[in-house]
Amino acid sequence: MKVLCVAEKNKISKSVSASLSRNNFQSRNTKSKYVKNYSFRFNFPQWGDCDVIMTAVSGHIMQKEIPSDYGWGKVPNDSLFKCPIVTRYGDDNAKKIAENISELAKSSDVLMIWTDCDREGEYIGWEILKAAQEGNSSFTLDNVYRARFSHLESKHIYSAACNPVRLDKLAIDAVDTRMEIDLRTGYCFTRLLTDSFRNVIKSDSVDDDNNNGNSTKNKKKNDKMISYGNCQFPTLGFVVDRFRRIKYFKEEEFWGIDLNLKKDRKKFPFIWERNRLFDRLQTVCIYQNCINEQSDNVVVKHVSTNPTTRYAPLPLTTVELQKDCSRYFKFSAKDTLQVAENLYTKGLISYPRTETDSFPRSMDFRHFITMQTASSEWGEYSSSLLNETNHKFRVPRRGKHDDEAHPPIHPVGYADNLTGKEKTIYEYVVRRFLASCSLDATGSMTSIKVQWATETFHSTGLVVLERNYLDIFKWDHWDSSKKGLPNVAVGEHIQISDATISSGKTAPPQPLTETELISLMDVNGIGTDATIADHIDKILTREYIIKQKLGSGKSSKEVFHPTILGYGLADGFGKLGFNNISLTKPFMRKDMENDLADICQGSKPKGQVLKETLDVYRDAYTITDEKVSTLVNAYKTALNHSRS
DNA sequence: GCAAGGTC
Repeated sequence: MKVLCVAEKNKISKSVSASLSRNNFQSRNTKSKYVKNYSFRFNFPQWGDCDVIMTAVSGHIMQKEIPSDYGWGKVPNDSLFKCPIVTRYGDDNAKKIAENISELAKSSDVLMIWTDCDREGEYIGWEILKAAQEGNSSFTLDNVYRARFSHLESKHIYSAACNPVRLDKLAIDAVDTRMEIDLRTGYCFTRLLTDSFRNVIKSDSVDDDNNNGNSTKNKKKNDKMISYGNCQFPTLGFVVDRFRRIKYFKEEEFWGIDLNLKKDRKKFPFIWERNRLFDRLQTVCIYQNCINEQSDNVVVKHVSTNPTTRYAPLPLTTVELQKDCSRYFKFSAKDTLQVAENLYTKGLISYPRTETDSFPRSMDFRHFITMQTASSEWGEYSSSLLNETNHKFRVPRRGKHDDEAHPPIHPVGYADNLTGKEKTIYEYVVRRFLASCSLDATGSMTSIKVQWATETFHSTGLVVLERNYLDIFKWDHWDSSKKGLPNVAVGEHIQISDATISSGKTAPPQPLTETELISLMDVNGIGTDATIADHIDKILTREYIIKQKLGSGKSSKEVFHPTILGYGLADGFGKLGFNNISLTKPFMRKDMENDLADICQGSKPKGQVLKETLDVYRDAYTITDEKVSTLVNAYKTALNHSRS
């Protein structure tokens, strides 16, 4: 029997080949530079000793497209809601990969799909089946095998090979639905917006004066692209929302009581339990009452000291990596992913696109920690984790997310010759990994409550007892309180040093940081770990948002503001009066995700979801088209406001 | 010229 195995990427096909063949496999180049064919023998329980060829694709092979008959300007925009959709090869390389599969399929008796165990992986499996059918029409959904695996440990891979299932047609339907909705709505709204803003906004990069816009060719070239995407717009919405909260923020004055106590010739500040009141008179009355009743001392009501813990970090996911690299190093999410990919291809870290925050049970932590003992910076710490007598090592905590395809990001090789961003991110991944293998930090928290007439005040103080992971994860700060607490007992009277009424004003929120934006997208299901950075980058290049440095020195950070165009678009879409929907909020995407889950469950057919969803977008399109002047005017208003 | 999702 001849068995053809196909993985989602070469890396996996090589690793699976090595596991199944016990490192006894031959490798051949293909026409695609990303893919190799590996051959070996394997004894499958259902077919006996087989000749196996294992190859891979490189992500999706095919791409959905609007047919050229429905090109820009050739048809009414809304015909894109019902026009046929064609699929073609993503690029030349994808075609070579598909041909490699068709060719191999000709002489194969069995086809086994080894794509990632997620929705997209199921769909890529379907694309692989289609390519195989070109060469061997006997392969169908009913006889193709699908290996289910969630990591690359040999035993697990062996078991996956021996217990294959079928491709999940429902998951394939779900992905197909998402693709169709994104394509139709994206193209349709993009054409409308770009055409509507044609004479209102000019691209910066062209010489407008020399071009009167008569030539279609020049028109295209000079147009500013105003793209719409089901992820782009909610992303823009997050930035605009924060901007609005700042813009319309009304500051309020508040009052409080500052109390300083005196003991052993030292002063200790205490915090009012009511924190602050927005009523000056009430604050003054309370203050006067305290002074009158008990003018020079307070009574200690409560003293407690409790152990407290600061948890070592969870195993690292893509989104966490991007958030921390933005926060600590000011790297954009896109740069971070790019650099992490370089480190991955150099064999230094594991696959950098993962949602999983718990390591496989069989993970050999010692192996990966041992590698790091060579470092002059963290080698000593790594050795101390390995030292059995001091019990510094612990199996990392387990998070609740599992993409069932990749383990958390961790170092898999050692290097000390890296420079620039690669050095920084590698060090981060290593320290984070070592930290997750370290004990939690411990401390003791003392809390004192005192009573001054009717009012209660408190103060807390932290003493860090064991730093543990903090020693290696240097970006996390948890320090003993500098001020300390007075040494007091319950019932004791303490002298008041001074008590004053303070006042302040509420402050507006800060503009959105990239860390916050990534979090918002992540929790709202806008994009995936692999695409969140792309969506942010896209609306930056479309000039819907800009990045700005806020503050100076060590505390400076980079934040996002909407541009006039971005604000105008979000504001304009808000004024169109859709029926209970918003294109700049994440809810439509969430609804669609729920529908896709229903398709996977079999509780809603693909056709129904497509129709219902596209109907909603089509209504929105019709309204946008009718009131497009409202949209343009919102932009003009924003422009005028910015000039005045 | 236009989306989002894979991967290099």
